[in-house]
Amino acid sequence: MVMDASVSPKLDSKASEESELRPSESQASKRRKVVEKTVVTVKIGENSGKLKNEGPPSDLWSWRKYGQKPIKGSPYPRGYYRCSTSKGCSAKKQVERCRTDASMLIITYTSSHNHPGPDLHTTNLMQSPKEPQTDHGDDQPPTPKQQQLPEDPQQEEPEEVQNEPIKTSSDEDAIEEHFHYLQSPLSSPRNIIINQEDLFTGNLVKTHDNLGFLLDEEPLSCPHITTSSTPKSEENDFFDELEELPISSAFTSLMRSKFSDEGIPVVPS
DNA sequence: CGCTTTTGACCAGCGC
DNA sequence: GCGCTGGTCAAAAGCG
Repeated sequence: MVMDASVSPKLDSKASEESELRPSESQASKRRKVVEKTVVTVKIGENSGKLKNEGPPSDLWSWRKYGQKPIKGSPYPRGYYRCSTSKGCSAKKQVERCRTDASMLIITYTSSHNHPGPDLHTTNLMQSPKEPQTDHGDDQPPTPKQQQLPEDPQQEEPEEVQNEPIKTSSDEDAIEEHFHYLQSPLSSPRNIIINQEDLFTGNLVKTHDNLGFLLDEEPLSCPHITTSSTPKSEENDFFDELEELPISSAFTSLMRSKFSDEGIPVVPS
């Protein structure tokens, strides 16, 4: 009895939503994995673990869990979160625990927020002219910042191939763990590892002063996790889109410094 | 009372 | 063509 009823509306709803959400690429119906994805690896400590399963401070926004599924090849399930700060916000987040290091959280951000941070000042929230206009479920252009993806026809293809290794259940644990990216450039209780090499290439310009500390733009998924030992060449020479790079110059400086110093993972197999 | 979290089912894409 | 995996939604339960 509920079958038909629930199925009908669901399909409709979902179909329309997807189509409208990203008419630019979603309807491509070829592969929705090419959508902008920000992969952030967070090293959680004991204190962090007890506090929360994940690190909300990573994003000042509120996230609502809308699903959880066990990932094949990973002993830990993956949680799917959605931005609850704004109903029209299509920002999503996937939290997954590293298969090799349970203390490592792999947070994958999808889409971007189209509303100011909730903690801006708690004074002028509705003041923003672009806050309430939240689309009615049509396009995502509410974001003034152009996130138009030029033509990146060669960057994601080769990557996603290796993204999912063919060895589904053969050597999941066989992979080496070369995750020593950084320790703690800051005095943060937890270590946030950002998988990006071009971060400091030339985009440390504070174009916006929004919120979003450790936001990192990665063209593709996280090859480091599956193929950590891979020398991962500079496959990300393009910036699919700048989300919010509010990071102060200091922070960026620090980051680049860290990278420069630590030299990123880059395991010269 | 409202919101968040939890679990199950369904669908879409991809591989074989 | 079938099977598998990943992703999302929906309904119910729990908590503040």
